[in-house]
Amino acid sequence: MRLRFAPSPTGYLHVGGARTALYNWLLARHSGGTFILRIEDTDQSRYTEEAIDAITEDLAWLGLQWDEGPGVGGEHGPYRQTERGAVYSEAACRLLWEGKAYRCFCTPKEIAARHEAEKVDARTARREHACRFLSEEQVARLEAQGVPSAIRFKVEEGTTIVRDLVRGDVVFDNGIIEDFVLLRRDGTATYNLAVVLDDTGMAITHVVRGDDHLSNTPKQLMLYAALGVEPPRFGHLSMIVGTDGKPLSKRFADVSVGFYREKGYLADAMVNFLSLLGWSLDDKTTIIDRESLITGFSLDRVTSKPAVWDIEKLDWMNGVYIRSKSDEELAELLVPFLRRAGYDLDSARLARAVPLVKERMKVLEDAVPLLSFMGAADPGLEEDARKALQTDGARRMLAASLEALESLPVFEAAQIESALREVAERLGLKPRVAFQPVRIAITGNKVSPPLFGSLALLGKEASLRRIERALKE
RNA sequence: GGCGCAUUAGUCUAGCUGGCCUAGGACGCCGCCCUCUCAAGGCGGAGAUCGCGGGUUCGAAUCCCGCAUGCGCUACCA
Repeated sequence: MRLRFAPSPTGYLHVGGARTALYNWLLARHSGGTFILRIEDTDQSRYTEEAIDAITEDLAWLGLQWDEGPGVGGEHGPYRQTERGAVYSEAACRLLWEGKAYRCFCTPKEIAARHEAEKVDARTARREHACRFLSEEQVARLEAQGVPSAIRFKVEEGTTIVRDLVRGDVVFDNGIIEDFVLLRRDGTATYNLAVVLDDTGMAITHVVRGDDHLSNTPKQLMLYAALGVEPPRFGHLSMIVGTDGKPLSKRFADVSVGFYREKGYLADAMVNFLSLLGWSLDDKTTIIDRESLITGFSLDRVTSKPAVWDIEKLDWMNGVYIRSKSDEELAELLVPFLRRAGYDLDSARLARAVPLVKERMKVLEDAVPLLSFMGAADPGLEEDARKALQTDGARRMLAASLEALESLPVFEAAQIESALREVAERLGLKPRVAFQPVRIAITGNKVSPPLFGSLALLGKEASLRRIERALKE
């Protein structure tokens, strides 16, 4: 199988695009085939170099390596539409000569007016453009006058059946399809011409893409037929929508892969989550590693229902993946986040911090507030936290703790724990009431990572200082 | 307007070659256990007349028709 992902460079990789890319990649890997990346930038006004970089970066981050395409080359290039112009105009001219297409001299304004009129009575509207019936002499004269023209495809009567791999057969009546433009008056190709030629040129065997292309597929099928080329197989994926059933928009969730990467979602979690957006391995598996995804993925189990972007489930899943990382791996992943937050961490300290926060994170970013207590500055106290330090029990506990900790020769979690438990018992305080003041003194917060480990991480000096300070409150 | 696609609990989904479904799994929620807080983990629980209305059948979430709703396409956008 040869499959492709063909994004238009709109500035970022949309999660829907990411899912499409993933499914193509999965199919390629599953079949031992080839995954191709092609940039659809026929509309030159929209394309920028940065936009392409953003997309390729995100794809690479997800681990969806392409076998052919920008950056890696391949025998079927070029892999950018703007570099394939000659292919398009050549094919369009051929269709013109063969009488399968015609020149249209209408101005866009005229066309727009006509479309407007059609809306009034769509049933009687004619799908062929008047220019289709121009005589050769008329065409020659207009051309001689230098009237610019676009090239339109002649849609013939009949029906076109799309044998869709995920939806089954979908029948279209050609009568509802307008003679569509192949080559714009400026000589550039439209999408429908370009995809067909690109997929042909790149020997694509399976086109797996978004639902929004389903209605265009009959046009492409007609083009394949006119060109005398065997069409690829098609599979159309449903859209990704928000929990309100509407297309994903910024109102409900952020739609770019980059956004999730920056918040600290893991690539593996994203891939797993994306895979389940419209596909399932079986009736109960939700955590699926890459290997199993590759072996288990098939278009048979892809649903045609719209897939909903469920951020709560993604959060949960990301937590699962974070917990499955080794401390060392997680430490490495955390470095950029902690560094960005301004924490200075040597690797030894980081190694001790990781187990403290590992099972308390949904995204890597969560580690930042969790570890804020180990910053150099002693934390400020909220009003109710300060109040909790004022009780008699709290003051006795803090004072006794200070003494006990001061005399500890080894300031590690285990030693700290037994020392503090001993103190609590001696004072007749239940653990939960005894340790809370210490926690507040150390972290400034009523909620924190495990206390004893946190103390050890903070270090003896700072710990003692903070307890002393708390006693003065 | 036309054409196309879709419609299972708060949410995501399995099932859709009809009976094994008095609808399975997951997220979330609630409760209990564990426990230095928060998490994580373990155990248990509530929650769906399978969009609505007809039909076919001994039997339908599953097949057919109609309706409703949502979305997509209907561009010299991709």
